[in-house]
Formats: sequence, C-alpha cells, structure tokens
Amino acid sequence: MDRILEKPAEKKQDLFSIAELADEFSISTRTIRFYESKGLIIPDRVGTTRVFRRRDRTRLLLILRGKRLGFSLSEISDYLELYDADNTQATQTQHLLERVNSRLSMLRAQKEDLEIAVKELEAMQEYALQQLEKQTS
Amino acid sequence: MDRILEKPAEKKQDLFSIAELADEFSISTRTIRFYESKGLIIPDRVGTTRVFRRRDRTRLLLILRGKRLGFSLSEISDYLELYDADNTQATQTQHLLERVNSRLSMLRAQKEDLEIAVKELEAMQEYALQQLEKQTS
DNA sequence: CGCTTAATTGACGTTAACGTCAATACATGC
DNA sequence: GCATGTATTGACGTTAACGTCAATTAAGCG
Repeated sequence: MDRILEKPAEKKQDLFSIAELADEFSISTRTIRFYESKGLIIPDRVGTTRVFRRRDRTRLLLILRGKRLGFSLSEISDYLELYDADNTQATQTQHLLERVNSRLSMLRAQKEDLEIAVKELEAMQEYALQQLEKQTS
Repeated sequence: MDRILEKPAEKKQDLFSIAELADEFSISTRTIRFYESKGLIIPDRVGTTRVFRRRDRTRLLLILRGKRLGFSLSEISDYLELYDADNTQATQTQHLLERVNSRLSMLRAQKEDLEIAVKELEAMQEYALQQLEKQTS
C-alpha cells in the first residue's frame, strides 16, 4: 500500500521534494525547513523525508510575495491564516472579515506610499531627460 | 557671532533637536544616531550637540517611507543618493537616469504584487460578507 | 550490496537594525 | 553655582531570518 497516494486525485505531479521547491523558487532548502519550523508550511512526511503538496507550494508563493512586500514572517503567518480560516460559524466569519479589512487597510496605505515614491521618481526621470537634452545639444 | 544662524534665511523653525525629530516621527534618538552612523543623515553640530535642518528632516521622511515599503537601509541609502545626485555633467545625468529607471522598475514590480494581494483580500472580503448573509439569515 | 547522492537534525555563526545600559559632558533655570 | 534634565559616546545585548557545517540516516542504482 502506497500510503502517500491514498487520496485518489493525488498524482505524482502534485508532490514535490524539498529540492524541487527550493530550485523552483530560488531559495535554499534551509529556508524551507526554517519556514516549516515557524509553522508557515506543514509538509507531510514519508519516513523522515518531507513531501510537499500543492497547498504548501501555494503557501510558499504567498510567503515569498509577502517578503517582497516587506512583511515579516510573523505578519506573513497571520496573513496565511486568512487563507484557511474557519467560516462555518458566523462569529468566525465576522472575525475573519475584521482581520481581512485590517490587512486591506495596511496594504492600501502601503500602496499610497508606493505611488508617491513612483511619482517622485518619474519626476526625476523627466527632469533628468530634460537635462540630458540641454547638455547634449 | 552665532555661527549657526549665519545663513540669512535660516530661522529657528528650520532647526530641530534630536528629541524633536524623534518625537515627531515616533522613533528613538538611538535610531536617529544610528542612521547618522550609516551616513543616511548628516546633521550639523553645535559643539557636540546635533542640529538638524530641513534637509535632514526630509531625509528622515524618505527613510521612514522606504522602511514602510520594506527596503533595507542600504537600499534606502542608494535611494537617497538619487535625491542629491550631481547632474551638471551629461555622463552623470545619464548615470542618474539609469539608476532612477532601475529603481522605478523595482517599485512597479512591487506595486503589481501589492495589487494582486489587494485583489485577493477583496475577494475574501466579498466571500465573507456573503457567508455572513447566509449565516445570519 | 556497496557507493554515491539526497535529506535530516542540531548546533553554532552571521547580518541588519536597532535597544539598553553606563559614564560623561552640556546646558539651564532658580 | 548647583541640581536637574538633555545629549553624546562607547559597549554590549537582542531579534529576525536565515547560512554553514558536521554527523547521521535514507534512497536510488549498477
């Protein structure tokens, strides 16, 4: 019996080794193990060896995007919880909604900062282009 | 002679103590000294005491915005250089333009990530709202 | 089955970005 | 002119996020 293929729809292409994921995302295996130790991903095991499914691959994508946005791993951890929150009970759903909203306002604030920075740099760009015209004429 | 008031247009309201800035930006004086040690700001001195001008105050604003966007201090340092680059020579201006452009593409990539994250959360928000309707009906 | 390659665990190292003293100097109001 | 508050300069401590290395274990293969 191949216990890891127990679930019918689970094929080989849905299973990843630590090295495959490390390679795909250009991170080290150490980093992946570190994320597991922080509870950000929870791969299965075959014996002692980790086996990653789609869910963990997706989580890795979310983690890396979070990092690119400058969030800490603990913020990312909170963020990931939003993706598998329990919404069978109204109180839970209400709670989820609040957390989603607060996260949204963080992201929107960051977007404002970003847009200001972009505008400043675009102004610099334009200025530099004008200068170049003068200087090379 | 009050050397620090030498420049005619420089009034008291353009000068800040370390505590004033720390207070205004809700950071510690240690943080400000740390930024100085990294060359991010270069306050004047009256005796041994630091005196900050508008320029450094502005730089602090840029530093903090950079941090909110998730940039490291060394990235922020590069970023600050764009603001006081020499553009008297065409080669310098050309170089500045390249750096501005590369920074712009970083920011735009980040903006894409941000917008995807916002959309995902908005979808969650909508879903949660629908769930709540069902659950409380 | 022995060899090579891949994976695991534990321990210690490292870098960034400050925090936290402690000792000392400066300034200032009463 | 002295107590009291503010500033400065080391020096060491701390946390996050991994890197690095060594010792084992497990897995594939000719």
